[in-house]
Amino acid sequence: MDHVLENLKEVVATKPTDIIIQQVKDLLMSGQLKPGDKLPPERKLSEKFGVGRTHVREAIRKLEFYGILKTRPQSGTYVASIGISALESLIADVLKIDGYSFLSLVETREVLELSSVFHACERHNEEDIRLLENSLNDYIVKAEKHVTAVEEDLMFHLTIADLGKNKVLKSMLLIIIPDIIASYNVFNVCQSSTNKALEEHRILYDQIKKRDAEAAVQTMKEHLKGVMTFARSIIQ
Amino acid sequence: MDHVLENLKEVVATKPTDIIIQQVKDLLMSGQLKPGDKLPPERKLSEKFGVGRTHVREAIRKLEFYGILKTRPQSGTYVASIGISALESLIADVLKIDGYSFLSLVETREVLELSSVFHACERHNEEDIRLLENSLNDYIVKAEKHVTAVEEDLMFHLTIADLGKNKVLKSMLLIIIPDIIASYNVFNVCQSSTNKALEEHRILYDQIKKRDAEAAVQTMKEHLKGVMTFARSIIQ
DNA sequence: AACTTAAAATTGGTCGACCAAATAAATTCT
DNA sequence: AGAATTTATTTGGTCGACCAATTTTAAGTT
Repeated sequence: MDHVLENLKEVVATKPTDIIIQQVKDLLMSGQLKPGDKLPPERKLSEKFGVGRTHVREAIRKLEFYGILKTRPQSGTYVASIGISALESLIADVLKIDGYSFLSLVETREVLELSSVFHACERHNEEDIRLLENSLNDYIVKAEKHVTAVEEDLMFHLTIADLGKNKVLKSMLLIIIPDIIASYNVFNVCQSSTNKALEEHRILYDQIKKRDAEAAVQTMKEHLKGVMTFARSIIQ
Repeated sequence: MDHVLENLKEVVATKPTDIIIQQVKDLLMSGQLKPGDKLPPERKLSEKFGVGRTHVREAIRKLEFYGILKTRPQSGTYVASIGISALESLIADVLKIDGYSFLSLVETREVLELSSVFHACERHNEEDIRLLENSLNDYIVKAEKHVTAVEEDLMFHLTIADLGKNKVLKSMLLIIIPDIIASYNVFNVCQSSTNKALEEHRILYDQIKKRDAEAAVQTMKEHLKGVMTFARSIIQ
């Protein structure tokens, strides 16, 4: 196995919360903790790990978000009933999550947006179209002033996600969009071709309205092409 | 019993953290808070909202996860430099996030897995293939015992995501997989066709090894087809 | 002995107080 | 006066103590 890598990660885990998560993982690996088990009380854990309850609670929250633990008030915290090896791997990955590459972000965004616009074509209603139109107009007004309209751009795309009626897809977009914006600023990915983008938004609106899913997906692909090729060109 | 008390309890019932998030949103809407601004200190917020600092901190953490806020130790918490309207919409969505439908989860999983396996074909190396082979063998051993091998199944898919070298895609899968497993249990989606699934895993392994991306994507689509049609059949 | 009820202990939830780092203000020195 | 240094204050980080719901144990009743 990759013991070397494991030790390396252990050194990296310098934040108290991550240390606790590592310890919980150790409890699982040593067999002291099994899927479905009740976790020791927060007090015991904080005592055993020599740290305040705050950090224990934060670690539990983080693992709860990834579905690894489940807390029942005034009762206890329980390990998910998934296989032990899967659990260990899941926790290992939670610890590694940090510093996404720009390419990873943009690739994921493309996948989510393509699916999003596809479902939008199939599932929107009349009210939705009005919302999308408003969103488009907001963007047009701002863009025609030659002001960078990143937020209106973003809003238009999120509105499309709304039309897709898939909350998970939208949540995922919500999670990565701030990171993408941050990367945009770092790499200075300016809206060089605002006119083109504006036109593409208009086309997207029409195609979604006509429920032409295939065409809309293609337009979206083209719309994101610039950023994609730029992301691929960066050495990371 | 006492109806008045019950009603009072119900009105107050919403989670304190979400109330804080709502209040922060109000601060933005009223213009008291603008993008890039420094948030009032946690103490002031807890005092103003009539609640302990714990809840304020938890709310900030949640908004931080979605990239809406950014905390600098011993300095302050700052609002992201995104457009005000986008920010408001983002927060509104964070509050809405709850109770994903099974269809949404499976749809998203399909999209992520298809992209994942595609990149796996393009980016894997010899070491990766060995890991995938181990993962496949673990699954085969368990599956041939006619035991439900959900965790090994899951691990195989996560290994494919590893080969894809896209941390964001993998993180997204990590986030939704526990929810999917939970839904599997609720709807009793058993591995009825284990033999078929086993064979598909073998085929996937071969196609990834051969770097036949197109075929692998198709196999993965077929592999997830059963769950997809089942998900679509559920009225929610 | 079996069931019901009441008291005690356990446990996650919440809060206010203290800590150390970062910042702002005051002081000192040139 | 201006810059450097020191002091004071602000601020997020951390911790231990208390709260209320839950669970466990004990006591009481039939």
